[in-house]
Amino acid sequence: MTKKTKENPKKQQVKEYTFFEDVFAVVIQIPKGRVTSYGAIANYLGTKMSARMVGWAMNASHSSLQNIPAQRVVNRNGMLTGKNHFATPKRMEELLKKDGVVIKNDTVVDFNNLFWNPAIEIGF
DNA sequence: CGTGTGACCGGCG
DNA sequence: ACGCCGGCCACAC
Repeated sequence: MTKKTKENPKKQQVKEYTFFEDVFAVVIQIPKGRVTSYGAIANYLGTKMSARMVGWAMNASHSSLQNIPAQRVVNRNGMLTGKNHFATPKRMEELLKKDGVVIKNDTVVDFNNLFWNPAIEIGF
């Protein structure tokens, strides 16, 4: 991944915003059966306050040529808030179940234990 | 070019 | 415990 996102004080002509690629790169690396949160990714990218941008980036994930496991990204409560943005609302839950993640009432069971922190796992 | 909005988060009453 | 509000950044209108 590119790691060039944190320094951008004056929105220079850095148009090739690597934000998407960075987010995608992180999401892709989420191990099967694990989940993470928007905030964690944002934090890893250095913009922890801008967790919204991560969500926005995910919204564009369908445009990516790669297969982005967006289902493994949930909010801080472990709730599948973005399910409505999938092909069908059930798709996200289904994919997660296929990963071995148990979903109950649109929320990841044992989310705390399945949580995958990129800042730690990748940064190691 | 101003305003509104979002798959969020943290703080405060 | 619950709900509201501000902040953040990029994009659509």
